[in-house]
Amino acid sequence: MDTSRPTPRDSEGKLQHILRHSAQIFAERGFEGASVRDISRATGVSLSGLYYYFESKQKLLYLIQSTSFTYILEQLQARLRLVHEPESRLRLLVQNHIEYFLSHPNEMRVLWHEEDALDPPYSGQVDAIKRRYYALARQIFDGLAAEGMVEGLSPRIAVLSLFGMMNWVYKWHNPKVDPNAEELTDAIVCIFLHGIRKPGAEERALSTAGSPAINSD
Amino acid sequence: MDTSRPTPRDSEGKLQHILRHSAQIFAERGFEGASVRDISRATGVSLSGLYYYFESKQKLLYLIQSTSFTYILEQLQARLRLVHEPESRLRLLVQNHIEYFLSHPNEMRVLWHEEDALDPPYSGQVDAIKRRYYALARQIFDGLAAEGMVEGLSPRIAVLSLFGMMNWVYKWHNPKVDPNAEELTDAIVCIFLHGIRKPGAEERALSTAGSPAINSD
DNA sequence: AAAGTTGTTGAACGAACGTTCGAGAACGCC
DNA sequence: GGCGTTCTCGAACGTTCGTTCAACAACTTT
Repeated sequence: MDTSRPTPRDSEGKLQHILRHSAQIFAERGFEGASVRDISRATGVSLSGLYYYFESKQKLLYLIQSTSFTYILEQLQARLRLVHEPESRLRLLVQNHIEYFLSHPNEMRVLWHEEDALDPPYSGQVDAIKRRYYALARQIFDGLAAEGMVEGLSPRIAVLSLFGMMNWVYKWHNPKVDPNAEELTDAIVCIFLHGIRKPGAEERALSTAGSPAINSD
Repeated sequence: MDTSRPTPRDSEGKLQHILRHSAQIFAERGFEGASVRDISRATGVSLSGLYYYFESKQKLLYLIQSTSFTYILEQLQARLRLVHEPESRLRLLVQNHIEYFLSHPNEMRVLWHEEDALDPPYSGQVDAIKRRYYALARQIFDGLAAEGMVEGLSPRIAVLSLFGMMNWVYKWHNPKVDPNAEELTDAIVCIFLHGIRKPGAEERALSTAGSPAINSD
């Protein structure tokens, strides 16, 4: 991880360098509050030199959001291919989300805090990824709900509340005092799973799961 | 000289008018993205005329955040004086929060989305209210946890997850399709209460070990 | 009617904004 | 060495920003 100096004649690497530092600036001052001159200062690239790598400030924000979100979604899809048990799939969703959150706090903050800062046509592209991600989460939830759920609880509200717990993390998480990704994942999964389950459905879900592996003390 | 002077024309009412419309503009375009000229247009007050009511754009944001937050906190404290049962107190916290959320969506969005946009000394003043509010929520939670709670769940994480569910609402709530305050309160309280409570004796069903990729055979 | 206070305004200030452009440096290839 | 391509930059463009200020209208008090 060479955050200090990009190797010369490495345009792609320098773009990543710019994207990383831009994410930090946007995370600190907000998209509108940060100027391209701030980014020039943070990256060491001259003001006009930056425009060789992105054609506008909007495009720069789009590049950060798009690459981050695409990575999260594709990584989750890859991991889900190996797991079919509903409860484990939900845990994977939360784990994948939180892990990226804690390893890329700047990008994650830009992704969720500046989600209205993009104008068309960029906004539509990011919204499309967002919808695919939400649909996947909803699908995971439906698989879980089939095992028995608290009655009268809207699936939409439940899933959005889960996103609320996960995405709010960027507002308060302090790596010096707060738990790591695994513990945080455990806590959120714990609250959500017990929260949505029909009381008494817990043991039934375990006994019908076929494999009592996770029940062994 | 204080009481002898009669009430001025309607300066106070006009300030409220400005605060309301400013909150809408800030909610739509963000604090940095909105200009004082936008607010002039929205309120019908001339650009320079606005500065009779607030001495800077920062102060304007402070007035919006401070009055909103103070109202929420004081209203909650008043309501809590009548209720002592832990579960009802938690419900009151959520209900009070969500009710203000849905009746003042613009102010609530400015309150949570622009919480880092204030510079000292204003930021410190709002942070102080925020800490009092969080401490009150924590106190309510502790009263609840005394009745039995899932083991190994950090109170801090639990309370912040509750705030996550509540505060994320401004990102997705659409009054045309989404439930009203009461239903929304029910859903969040339901998830959170079941989520943190010690269910029966089988709370260890949720494995605290990682690597969920291998337990689905 | 004069004086004082309260509210409102258009015009302008310097600073900062996103973006552009032409010149030129650094390189791979002949 | 020449030559096109890739990359970099200082200087400047026009626009918008937050804020100020002197002047003035509206209303209250003397």
